[in-house]
Amino acid sequence: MRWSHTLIPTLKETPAEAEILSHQLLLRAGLVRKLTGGLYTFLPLGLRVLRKVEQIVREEMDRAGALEVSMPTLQPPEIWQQSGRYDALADALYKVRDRARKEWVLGPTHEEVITTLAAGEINSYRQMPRNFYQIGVKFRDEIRPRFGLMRAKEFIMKDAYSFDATDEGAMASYRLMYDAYARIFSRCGLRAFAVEADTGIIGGNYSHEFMVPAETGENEVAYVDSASYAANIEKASSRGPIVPTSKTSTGPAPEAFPTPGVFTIDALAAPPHNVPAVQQIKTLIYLVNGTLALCLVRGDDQANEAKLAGCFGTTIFRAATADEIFAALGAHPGSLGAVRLGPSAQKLPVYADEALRGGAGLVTGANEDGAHLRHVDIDRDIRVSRWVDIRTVRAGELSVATGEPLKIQRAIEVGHVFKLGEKYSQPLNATFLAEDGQRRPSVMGCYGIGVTHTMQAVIEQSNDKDGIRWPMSVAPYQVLITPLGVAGSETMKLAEQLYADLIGRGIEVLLDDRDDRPGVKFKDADLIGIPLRVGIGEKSLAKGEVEFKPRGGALEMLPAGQAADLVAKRVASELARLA
RNA sequence: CGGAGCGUAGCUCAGCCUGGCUAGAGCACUUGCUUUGGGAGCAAGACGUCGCAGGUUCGAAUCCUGUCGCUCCGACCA
Repeated sequence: MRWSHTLIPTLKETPAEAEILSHQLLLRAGLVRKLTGGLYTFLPLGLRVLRKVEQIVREEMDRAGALEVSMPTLQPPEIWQQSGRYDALADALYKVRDRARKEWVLGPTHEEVITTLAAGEINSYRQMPRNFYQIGVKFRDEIRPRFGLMRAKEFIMKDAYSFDATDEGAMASYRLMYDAYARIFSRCGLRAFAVEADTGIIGGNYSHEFMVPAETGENEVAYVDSASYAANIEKASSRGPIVPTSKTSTGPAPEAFPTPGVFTIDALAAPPHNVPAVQQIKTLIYLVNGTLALCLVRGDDQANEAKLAGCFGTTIFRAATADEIFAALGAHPGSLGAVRLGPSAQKLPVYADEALRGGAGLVTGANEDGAHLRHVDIDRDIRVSRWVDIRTVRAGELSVATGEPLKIQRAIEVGHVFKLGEKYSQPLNATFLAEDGQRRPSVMGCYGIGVTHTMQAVIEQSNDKDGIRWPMSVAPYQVLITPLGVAGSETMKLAEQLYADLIGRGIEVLLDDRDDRPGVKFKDADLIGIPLRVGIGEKSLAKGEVEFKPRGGALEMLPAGQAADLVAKRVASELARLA
């Protein structure tokens, strides 16, 4: 491709809207342009990268035996009601109406559609295992689109769904995808690793996320150095907080003391009260299925919403409002506690975090604004319905399995594999006749890769101060030729010849035939990050040489006559390295 | 949705507080000349409903009200 014939609108200045580096580079290198918040047009260069990522995904899915299909984007809401996710996902679903005022949803994912297909077409254990995948646009009504392609209203995803006759089969299908994912990200030049994950709204009981370490990532991952444990912070557990909970009783019964104006853990920890956060009980009230639930964590701990969902058995819950809380407990947030609950709160469930087990001599709200209770011994004073793990782990805590200290790192999620079991096959009647003559729901798995996500993650991980450094496997072009001369010059003639020569060898070449100054061409070359660049200038050409400059590497001189050969070989070896 | 901020040329921004004269700069764009190894120089030029709608005023980019949009922090996610 000739630069002068395509559209590569590079930007010298950083657009104000782009917060993180990969988003800035996406815009500056002329890969995408924003239509409006969360919606992007892929320009020629960006589309080429996208297609390459897609192709790698496709090859590895095919290699793993998955079958490519294409499902409708527009879906009937009925199947969502049938699976029970219409309400669970309600806020994230784009809904549209047709001329008859009938409602449709724009698919954020396709479990319901594929399961409906399987219900009709897969009727025997002999037809399994099967794994169907597609690569296409998904819609999600994000509360706040941001970070370019990372959190968009519309994004491209590869989604796959496996159907098995047995649980063992489903595990094998899962493993196959897990391994395929590792290959996909490695081929994209990404350093990605798998972590145990929460299953959230998708459901199921076993799940891994593929993470790309990055400070700008939206996820936090807890891991140990031996790599024997890694989990999303939403899922991670430990042997407990570093500072143990006090278990020494300080009094025969809880005693109220005045704390006017104190409504936070920090305020109670400060003078004049000086109650350390580790000695406090934090009382959180959630509204779950129309009733309130009390959740207790230690004062210095953070409740973990994903774990709470597991505890409640539903993802549909929210923090109760101050009014709802006052009506039930007679006090406002900041003065709440689970000791001596009033009549209207007696029957509410109390979930207490394991870190509080056996705690004594603690302090909590008195359910009276401006007062707290001290000498609280949990076993004696609080009716705990259930002990649960609902706290967020912190760095330095010890791994449950190996006792190593946990480290925490931010990361970008690029893929997610789930073992679903019968969550969808059951309600959507995707049953089959087993070998033993029994009719059973098939055992499913689902597997997603954020393709646009992956593209941006590559940029986030592969760049320097001058711009992007594409891995050869996903680079928009493999080679950039930079002649430093105007049209009609010797350098331009040689550039044209090399261009034709490389194309003849099947290399993807971009020729910077613009009538621009060298500085402009060099800056743009670094910015768009084509892995290999051939520079043709008059000085070197006089010696019969051309410049060979890998992006981010050292400059070499090549005999002009052998340039095409050597460059083609280098492309091949780089590709082989990422195969 | 809660909190904060911003809407002035394609982009980055100044001007607003303290209302006033033809609304500015840099980059990008057009034309010409010069220049040609790391984002050139000179000259000429084009580009603005100052987000939108009301209001105050002799007079509004500037003050007030409303509204829309965007960005950031929080909750959500591939």
